[in-house]
Amino acid sequence: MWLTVDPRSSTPMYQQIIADVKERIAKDILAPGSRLPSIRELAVDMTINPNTIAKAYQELEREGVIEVVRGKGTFVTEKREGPSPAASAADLRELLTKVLVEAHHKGVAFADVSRELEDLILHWSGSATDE
Amino acid sequence: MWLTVDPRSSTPMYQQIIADVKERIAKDILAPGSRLPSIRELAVDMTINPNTIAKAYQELEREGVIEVVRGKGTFVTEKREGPSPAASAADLRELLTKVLVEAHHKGVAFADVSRELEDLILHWSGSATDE
DNA sequence: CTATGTGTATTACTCTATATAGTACACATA
DNA sequence: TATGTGTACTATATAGAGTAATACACATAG
Repeated sequence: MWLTVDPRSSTPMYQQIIADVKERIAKDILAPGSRLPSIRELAVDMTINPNTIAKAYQELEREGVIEVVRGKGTFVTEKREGPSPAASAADLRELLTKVLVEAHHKGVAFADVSRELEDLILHWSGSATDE
Repeated sequence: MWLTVDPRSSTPMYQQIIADVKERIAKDILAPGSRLPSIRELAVDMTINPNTIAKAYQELEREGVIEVVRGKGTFVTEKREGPSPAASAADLRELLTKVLVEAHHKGVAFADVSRELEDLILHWSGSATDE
């Protein structure tokens, strides 16, 4: 199965699809320019409604992650331009703050979070040097 | 105003309250043992329904973040026991993965994420050595 | 005991988001 | 022309969020 999703999760299925595709692209499992399964294909494969896939694809296109060619299919965007660097920094900071808050309430030392991040980066997409 | 929330956000208000309280505790702005505003107090202050506050407080108690004493009020839990360290590690890894995926699609280098995290830890709760 | 202030519980209602279902359209290409 | 793309639209069902109003159980200051 190309993609799986948990229908009983609290996070909507279309958002799970979005997150999954973005993660594969970030890990270079989905290379830029490569083609994604068609909406109907995926719908049959995942046994969910085509509209749900369409919603995910539309959001991904809106974010510039994929590109759509009418009548042909959807493809991973070749070249990306980063949004405003300032906005990126703010968003990143917000995400990392959430991580530290969660770590605190789980009793995980901040140093361990730092170590974990380093480790993740090191083994990203099977020891590939991303970014 | 003790707490503010965005009613038009896609994340529910009661979840915003939860996140805010947890962040303040993690940053030691809310010390263990200190009292939180009463449900009705906060409801008037924030001009939202008491049920919404109650829902947030109940979830925070379920997580062991705060403690409730009937007829007296709600207080920040004094001593915490970390959950299973294994589960914590897995959750942390998942959160950090999300961060890296977001960073990738924003065109932020992983090294910068690492630096940003170090910086956040360093200035956590106004240069206090947490954890 | 009484009054007041805690959190809790319950019921009813509205609104929005999610997901499904079915149909129709526009474009590309073999 | 037939088939496979994504898109658009309407209708329906379900779940979650939020409000509203009321009642209950407990603690404590008068």
